[in-house]
Amino acid sequence: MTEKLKYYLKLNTNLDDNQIDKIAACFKLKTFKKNTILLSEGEICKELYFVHSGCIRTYFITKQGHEKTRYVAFNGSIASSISSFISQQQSFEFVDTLEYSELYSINYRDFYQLVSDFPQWEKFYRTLLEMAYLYQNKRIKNLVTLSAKQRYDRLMAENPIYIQRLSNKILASYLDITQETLSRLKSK
Amino acid sequence: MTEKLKYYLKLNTNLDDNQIDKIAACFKLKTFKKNTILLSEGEICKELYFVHSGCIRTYFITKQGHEKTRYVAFNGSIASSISSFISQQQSFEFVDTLEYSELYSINYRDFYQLVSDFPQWEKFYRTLLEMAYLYQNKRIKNLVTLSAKQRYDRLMAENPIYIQRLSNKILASYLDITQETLSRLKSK
DNA sequence: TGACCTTTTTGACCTATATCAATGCACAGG
DNA sequence: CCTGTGCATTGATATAGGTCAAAAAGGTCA
Repeated sequence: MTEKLKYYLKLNTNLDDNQIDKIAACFKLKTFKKNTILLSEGEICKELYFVHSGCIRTYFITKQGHEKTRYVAFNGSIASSISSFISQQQSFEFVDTLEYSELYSINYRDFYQLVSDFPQWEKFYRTLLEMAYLYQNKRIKNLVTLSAKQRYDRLMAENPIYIQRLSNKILASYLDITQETLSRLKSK
Repeated sequence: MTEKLKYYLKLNTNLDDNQIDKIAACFKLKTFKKNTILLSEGEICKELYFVHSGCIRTYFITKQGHEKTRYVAFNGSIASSISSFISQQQSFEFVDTLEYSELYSINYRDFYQLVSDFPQWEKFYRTLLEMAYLYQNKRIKNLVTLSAKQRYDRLMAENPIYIQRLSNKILASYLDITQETLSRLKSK
């Protein structure tokens, strides 16, 4: 049941099989229909998800009611409202599924228990944070230094999976432009 | 010479005096004039700075030559191009001093040596990453969900030190607007 | 006390992108 | 096999914020 998770951990950590078994035992496989909200703004994030299949995203909603996608996690990635998970404060973002998804979830208590019990898991978590930092750092740079067209072109070059797999509506909200603008950009 | 640093570490970690001495010994005090570039785009970031006095910022430069400030660190904070420091790849941002500054610097090798030698230091680093993640997460949210005026008002409410201590030019580039727009916003 | 340099403000005008509205399309559920 | 509901496209128009230029206001240092 947790084969894929174990395989992923084997690739990304120096944990031995015995440790991996103990860690994998903390995860539960859960499946969700497309467009299921996993966490709403204002809730406290209690679970982290490892995406086995499908995909989930984190997004904001503006005062005007517009969705702004911050991140989309495809299979092999970990996601959730990490900010809320870390701080155990009210989340300022939403999390939902964009497709039918199979997710391995781990709760807050178990996760941090693993962090203190397994130095290699702490290392894994640290590396996760480092990668997440880099990701957001680049995202800020792209938002403030590039035009709409440049952001689209760059995504096309660096992460075409976003363009292949997401609807225009979600893609536009990820690029911080409207659907209409995206549609016009594409036809150029 | 490293008194302030030791005091800061005492407050923010569970390290004992002996460990703090060893750690503080890895830092060197350096002073810089106002507007000194500490790191340019394309260079690899070899040092992390703990700000004793003054302030330093990290910023991007667009194709059109405009500066876009990502972060400003005042005293008690740690800063640099963390992305480049972590990855040891070319930096995509600049780092400079905005005032005459006294900085404690630590190099890459020593920093990660401390991470492996002192579990409490690794914990400190992890917490630093967690806080940095939260910071950037909020920054993305503000950029994509708020108008120029709303970003200004929120900064005024949450972090007035930015408005008190930075020039309009820097402040505008931090808010991702022009100096002229900022000037007009202020008079409303 | 100037002379100089940088920052801030103000005004006129411009542009990238948003908004609003209409149409065609597509596929999910009864 | 309809039929509704959401998604994509296209056109007309609006607007937040940018650009360019010049004047006003501070600092700084000989």
